[in-house]
Order: sequence, then C-alpha cells, then structure tokens
Amino acid sequence: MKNTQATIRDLALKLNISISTVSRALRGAQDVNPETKKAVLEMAALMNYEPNKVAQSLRIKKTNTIGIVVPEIAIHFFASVISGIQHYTSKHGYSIMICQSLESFETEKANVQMLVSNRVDGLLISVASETREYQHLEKLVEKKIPVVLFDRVADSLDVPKVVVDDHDGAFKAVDYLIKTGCKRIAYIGGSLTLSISNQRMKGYLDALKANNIPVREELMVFCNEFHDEPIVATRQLLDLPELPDAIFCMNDPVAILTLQVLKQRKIAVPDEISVVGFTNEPVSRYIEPSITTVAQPAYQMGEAAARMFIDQVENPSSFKPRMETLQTELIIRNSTRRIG
Amino acid sequence: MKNTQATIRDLALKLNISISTVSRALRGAQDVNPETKKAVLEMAALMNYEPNKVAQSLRIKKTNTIGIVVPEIAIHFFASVISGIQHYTSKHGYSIMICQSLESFETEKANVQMLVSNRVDGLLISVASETREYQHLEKLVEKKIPVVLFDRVADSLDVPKVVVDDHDGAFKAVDYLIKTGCKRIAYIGGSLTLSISNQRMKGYLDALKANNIPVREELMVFCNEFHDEPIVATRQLLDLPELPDAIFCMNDPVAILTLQVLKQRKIAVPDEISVVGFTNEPVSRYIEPSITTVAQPAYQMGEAAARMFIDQVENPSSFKPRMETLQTELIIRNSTRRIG
DNA sequence: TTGAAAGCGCTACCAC
DNA sequence: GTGGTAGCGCTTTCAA
Repeated sequence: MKNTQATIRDLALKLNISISTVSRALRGAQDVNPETKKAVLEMAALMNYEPNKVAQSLRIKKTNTIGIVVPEIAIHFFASVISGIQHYTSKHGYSIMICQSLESFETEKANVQMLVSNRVDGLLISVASETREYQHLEKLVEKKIPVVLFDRVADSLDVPKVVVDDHDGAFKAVDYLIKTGCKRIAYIGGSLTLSISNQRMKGYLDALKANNIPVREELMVFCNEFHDEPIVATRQLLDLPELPDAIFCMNDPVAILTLQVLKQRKIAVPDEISVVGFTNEPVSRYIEPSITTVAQPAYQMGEAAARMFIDQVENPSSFKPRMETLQTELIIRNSTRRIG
Repeated sequence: MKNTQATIRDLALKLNISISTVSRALRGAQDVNPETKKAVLEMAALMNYEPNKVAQSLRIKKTNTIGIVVPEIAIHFFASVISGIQHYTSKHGYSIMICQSLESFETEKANVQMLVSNRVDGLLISVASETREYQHLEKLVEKKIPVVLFDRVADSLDVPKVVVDDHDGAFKAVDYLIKTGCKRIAYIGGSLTLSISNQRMKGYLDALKANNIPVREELMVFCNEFHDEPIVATRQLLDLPELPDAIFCMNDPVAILTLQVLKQRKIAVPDEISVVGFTNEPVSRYIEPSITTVAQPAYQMGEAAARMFIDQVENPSSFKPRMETLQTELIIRNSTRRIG
C-alpha cells in the first residue's frame, strides 16, 4: 500500500477534470459524457489505476469481504466447504478472509474480534470443539453483522445455519450394520457439547432402538480430540469381556485410527468387526480396507452457507434465519460386510 | 459494517474529551494521563468498541493483510502451506485473504487484481499451471508491493522464493528405484512450463545418467492436468512393446491414478512395476499399496514464505530477494521393492 | 454533464 | 497532557 498507486485525484489532475467526474466515470454512472468516460477509462488503464477498496469501504461502510472461521483449513472437509463458499460469494463480488481456531475457544474469539475489526460484512463460522458458549457470536448479532453457522452449530443462536442431517446419517449407517448381521455395535464419539457429536450419537441410539437392539453403556466411548484418544477408546472396546462386532466411528479420522488398532490386534475387518466412519474424507476411499462411511456434501454446505449470507445481505428486511439440512449418503465400501 | 459500531468520536463525546486523546489512549501512547487512559479503556469496553481497521488502514496506508493465491485450497499440500503462513504472520499481526486460481491464468490475474485493490501489504503466491507469463506479478513489484513465490515459482521474477529441492527429491527417488533393481524407469510429469515439473524431470534424468542408464524418450509422458491425463499416460506406458519396471510420478495424485490403472490391468506393484510419487499427501500413506514418495515440508514452506515477507516489510532497505530451498525426504513404503 | 465540498473513522502534526 | 485540524481516497449530495 505504497504511494506508488494512482488515485482518482491523479487521474483528475492529468485529465484536467474534477475528482467527482472521474469517480462517476469509473463507476459507469449514467450521467457522464461518453467521451469523458472514455478518456477517464483510458487514463486509468494507462496509469495502472486500481480502485482503493479500503477508501471505498470506509466511505460506503461495506467491505465486500466476509470472514470465515474454521477449526482447521488442512482438514479436507473444511477446505471443501471454503471452496464452496468462495465459489458462491466471489460471483457476488466478495472476498474472503480466513481464520483457523485450531479447536481453541480463545483463538476463536480472537479470530472473530479481528474480523469484526476488519469490518467484514458477515461471518461464516464452524465453531471449535472447545467452544461451549456463544457470547462472542451473540455480540455480532446485536451489532447486526450477519452470522451464518455451518456444520458445527449452536442451537442457542438465532442465526441461519446449515448442517448435515447427522442424525439420519448415523441412523442409516448403524441400520446398515444391523442389516449386515451386526448385533453388538460400539460407538466412538466426540464431546457431546459439539452438536454433530450429539446428533450422531442419537442417530446411533435410535437405529438400535428401531431394531430392538438393547443399548449397552460399555459399548459407547467418547473422545475430546481425534488424534490419540480414539486409539485408547478402541483398545478399551477390544478389552471388553465380549467383543463388539462393529464399531461406528463419529468421523473418518477416528475410523482410520480404529482400523490401525484392529490391524495391530490382528482382528479381521469386516469379518470379525465391521467399521464405519463419517464424512467421506478422500482417504477413506483409498485406505485398506476402504471405509464404509457417511458422505457429507461439504462443497454444497459451503455454497448453502454463502447463499444464506447473500440472501440476508440483499434482503435484510424479509430475511428470516432458518436452518438448512443437507442430506448425507451412505457410501458402502469394504470395511463392512454385505447384506444377506 | 453498520452504524451500530461505536467510534472514537462516540467515546470522546461520552467522556467529554477530544478525539485525539481517545485515539492516543487507545493505542497506549506514552504522553497520556494514566487516569484518562483508564477511563477511555473502560468506556471502550463498555461500549463494545472495536477499532475500525478500514479507517486505520486508509490513514496509515497499511492494511496488515496479506494476500495468498494458491491453485486449490482443498489440496492438502496447499492447505498446509497456508497453515504455516497463517501461523507465522498472525504472530506479527497480519490477517490473510485467500484466493484460489483453480489452475486458471485468468482467474489468477483477477485474484491478484482484487488483492491489489484491497491493498494487501504483500502477496504470497504459488502460480497456476496455466500461467506462462508473469506481468501481473511484475506490476506488483513495480508498485513496490512485496511478492513472495512458493513451490511453483517463476525464474524470471526477481522476488524472494521458497521452493523444495525438487531436483534432489526426484534424484533420490529415481536413484532408489535403480538401487532396488529397476532399469526401465518411466516418468509421468506435468507441463514443463511449471518450474517444479521441470526440476523433477531433471532430477529424473540426472539420476539415470549418474547410474549409466540410457534415457528413453518413450518412457517419458507429460500431462497438463492431473485428473484424467495421467490415466491415459499410464496406459500409454503399459502399451509399450517393452514394459517399464518402474514409474516415477511427479506427484501423489498422479501416482494414485497410475496405481489404479495398474490394478485394472492386474499388474503387481511393486513386483512387476514399482511406483513412486511426490509430495507425501496423507492418502499416500493409507492407500494399498502405500506409496513410496518424496515428502515436502509444506507447513515449513508456508512459514518460510511468511518469514521472507515479514523480513521484507520490516527491513525494506537491507532486504535482498533470495531463494530458500527446503530439503525433501524420501519416504519408503510398499509401492517399491526393497534394496538388495 | 460537471464541480465543490462534506465526511466515512482514524492518525499525527502542531499549538497550547 | 490535551485539543484542533488536516487529510488518507473515495462517494455522494447539492448547485451550477
């Protein structure tokens, strides 16, 4: 942002016309002499003029920038969501500013504050696993800054949300396991303060109930993070007096770790124990055995979140916060047995 | 960016002091009465004041924002680089604005222009595979906007760069293949206008030469994209009168596709044909067979690029553009035979 | 159709 | 230690 950049004032000086006229010409206003306009445009090109969005933003009180906060960019699911958001919003002239919370509540708050300070026109966020209270987001709502939650949402906030039907996805997965003959189905989940964890667990429970299979407490284990704890959790399940015949994991990273433990213990998958994941990360297709998983439409989720934001900005009066639920798809691969 | 946000003027009015004093107090200037300062800070908290970075940026001619352009966020390698950049720059008070070129030259130009319009303090970019000329970046250099290239760089630009030692990585990979007994080693590469393609091919050629293995034109195939062409390329190699006994792929996505074709044709890996990739994407570890590949320190590359940018901003006079080369590591897995 | 001028929110200079 | 004020680059009335 050096002074080597031409301004409309520079153009005006060169052309011997007023700043206002240059401004109008540049923005293609109707009431400007075609010739003047042409001259301005030519001079702009010649001088390598680039409008200063910072000044523009200050003046019009709109930055055409949206803030995104995700737990981690390098998780494929979130990267895809971001792609979807960007695809949709860039068509509407928005740039995006991205932050990662790295699952930390404090970092998330700092991210949000920074984005507010940068006066983003809206905030699209998937909360950190640590986040239990939402004042930092409520403040934005009070300030009338559009907030859209995706994937990991907070029930208490009255803002637009887009989620996947986690309950249904989990239900379908567990129901399928049962249809393949599994009876002692374990569940490895995440912290229940996380909406998705909660929903997936409920889907698991309801599928058992629907099939008249009793719920066994000892078959349910929960993890606060997905790097080390899932390994402990799997071992715990394998050390039970009676082994499970399937393990439903709340996401693919967990399923991969589970598979590793199973391999170490020389337990055959899916013959002895079936494994199901969630998310359909690219790895799950390539790993051996490939993982049966619940596919989430990540890119579409990004587009949906972006659409909700744009709707809100363009029709601030008529807009009503709503929750959009995207459907999942059970992808059957080789970590589960076949039906019949 | 609604008028619901408090400004320093609001604070000044409430406190019955001047705007200048509020500004100074907020920024912890030295010459301000501790009590006044305290009062200002309290009022700021009370009124939920957030400094307007847009106004600040306009005034000080610095946005504390850096622009990043990558081919695709959802490619794990780039996501990791971005993480590295963000980790480093956020410590220095910078926010990041991210764009994807999706390998399109036109999109890349538009991205750069948008970032310039947003007056980013610097631009960190890995160019699109389509990009053959660099005027859009040269313009930035002329305007004294710091540009740092990473991974996919352009020799012609005199700006700081950070790359991986692609030549050495490829050399090590091919040399290893030879040591495991391979003699007819094929290469599937990318467009040679891409620096990394070029370097990796040279590494391949030099490893052959160093081991007195003749170069065979028919064993080298090139792709412009990495979704469909690698499949055709692999088939082409397999249709040769004499089969290769190894295929060195310029990156892991290509290696995965190659593996698929090999599987379809029921060719045993590594017994009949060995396969090596490049990048060490997470998938390469999990796929069956797991892929021998050349690991690139993505996160460190991001940090290095960020460091170069910060150096340049903080010591504009003494800074000299240089190229930093990071070392690769050959990760030996099951898609290649063992030595001896 | 064009120009003058105010002002977006902030910093920094200069006076007091 | 504090206040007045100019001005960053732009948009947008209002007059001419």
